[in-house]
Amino acid sequence: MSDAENRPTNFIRNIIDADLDSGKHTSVQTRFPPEPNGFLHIGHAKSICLNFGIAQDYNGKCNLRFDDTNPEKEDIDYVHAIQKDVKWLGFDWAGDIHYSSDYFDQLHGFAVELIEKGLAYVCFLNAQETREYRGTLNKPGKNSPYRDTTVEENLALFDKMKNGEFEEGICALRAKIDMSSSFMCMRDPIIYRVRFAHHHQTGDKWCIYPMYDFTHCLSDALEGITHSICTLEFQDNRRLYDWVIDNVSVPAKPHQYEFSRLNLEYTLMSKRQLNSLVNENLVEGWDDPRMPTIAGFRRRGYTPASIREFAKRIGVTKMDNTIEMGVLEACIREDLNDNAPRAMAVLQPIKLVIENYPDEQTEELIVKNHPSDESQGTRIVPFSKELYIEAEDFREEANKKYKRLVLGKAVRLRGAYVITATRCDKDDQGNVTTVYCTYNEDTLGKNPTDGTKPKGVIHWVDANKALDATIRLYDRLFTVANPAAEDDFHSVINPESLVVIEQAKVEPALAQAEAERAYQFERQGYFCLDNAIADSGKLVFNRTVGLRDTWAKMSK
RNA sequence: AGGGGUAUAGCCAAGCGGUAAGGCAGCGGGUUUUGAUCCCGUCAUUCAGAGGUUCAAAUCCUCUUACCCCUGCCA
Repeated sequence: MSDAENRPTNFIRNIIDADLDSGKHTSVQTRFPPEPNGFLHIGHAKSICLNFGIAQDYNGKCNLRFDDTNPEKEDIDYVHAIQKDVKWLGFDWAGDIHYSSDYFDQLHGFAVELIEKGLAYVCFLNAQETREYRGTLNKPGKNSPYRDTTVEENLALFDKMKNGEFEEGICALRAKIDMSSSFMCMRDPIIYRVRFAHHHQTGDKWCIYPMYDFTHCLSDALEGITHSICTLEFQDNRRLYDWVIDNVSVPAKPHQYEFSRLNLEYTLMSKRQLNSLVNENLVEGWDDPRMPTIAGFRRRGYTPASIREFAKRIGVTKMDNTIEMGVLEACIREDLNDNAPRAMAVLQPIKLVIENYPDEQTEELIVKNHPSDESQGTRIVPFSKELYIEAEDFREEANKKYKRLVLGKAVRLRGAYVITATRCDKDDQGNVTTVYCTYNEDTLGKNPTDGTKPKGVIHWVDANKALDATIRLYDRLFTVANPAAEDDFHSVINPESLVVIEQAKVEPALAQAEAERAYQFERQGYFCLDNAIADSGKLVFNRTVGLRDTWAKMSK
């Protein structure tokens, strides 16, 4: 399949195609404009893939621009984290990083231009009064008493604002548009406010900061953005976006297009709520593997390719949507099934003793790292008389549907011999502690010569050579599909979103595991070494996602 | 005195007047030294509803309904 056939198609790309065909544009320039006030989440990944993906496919450019007009909420740490996440996802921005604050001087000039045209004024209504004057959805607003101040006076007043002669909240610069507009954002929106705050880029140079609606459109114009793509809640704002562009002397006229934001089942996507999960220590941080942040998915073991594929599969439309977790899981399973080397790990070990295996004998079995991809090679797995197997892989008796080890029945040890269980030991509670079996020496790499073939295959590790490991089993953070709809999401947090298994046994080859590198623990799922403690030398594996499990489904 | 948007299967989503793509999920079967993978089959007489135009309508027109967004000196 050619690249062109492989491209996604959506309404925004249709618009771009038409713009290119009509000659409205000869090249495409997009931008990804996060505010540095938190970590990027999977919803941002959708936007990143859209904006950077368009630039790639149309031979255009995509800028990374920090929308940093509100210094009180922003932090330089987020600026760094966001860059890291964008790069990790596999994208690179055109040229230098941009900041809205790069344009503060020009923006100030545009504000002065509006004042000179009689299209902006300094208003001394306080926040409460401003709200009252604005009217409601069903009632027009009324004009501010400061609306007809002369141009000269406004120029002087705005200069005083800029020079720090007014305290915060005393006054603001407003665009003079229409207090009876059906678009609330057109009822003389505030475009500059006073904030005596230190800015992570501009320091203490400014005490007035431009508002989003004034800044974003002009930043787009200044950067030559052709298609300014944002989410649906900005649809009304587009009228103000166009008004500003039309009333100020900028050379370009960018257009805004809106698509629906991503909602994912069983998780939250609003920065405010993610922030409280972090601040209330309900998770271990922004990169907790249960978080829907890009950093969280990375630590969980998701690959950049899987997230890009996810973005492609969910599409881009204007429809409100809630994507099932299964879509994301299918993407990571597809990637990891092809690319993750196999290994064996026993999460709930019970001992298996092979009674007819020589006491001191050990073998180094050669096992394939991938069942069908020869290029992934082989590894050595030690084998001896005493092994560990999974507690749930043994039953004293079972019906025919159970395809694992049962007393008197045979089963294949993955990559090794066929064994038959003979007896078992139990502790005081009746839990099986040791299973005894015999092995068929002539079954390594082949079926028994008597024509029988064991129904099941179970995984195992050598009891003496196995490594101790901690395994963290992650599950959905919430018990309901739409936690955002709850009055209080705290009441629906999944108490079993993290289950830590301290006494797992893993095969020795896993000593070489690297952080974020995925393994398939056979018959269980995909795991990766935790990136936060990888350097400690401790083996802590995070479960990225389980294998599809039709057995669990049918045995329910 | 309200305005802006959106309705195609369980969840996404193509479609743009010529007779409903695809993915995920599901269901049935086959292969398999992972109950995985892989393979095969199946899954909308109908597009929110009702009218209308047309030889022909998910696509055009009218009305109705449902849901989302907008009254921060946040973005």
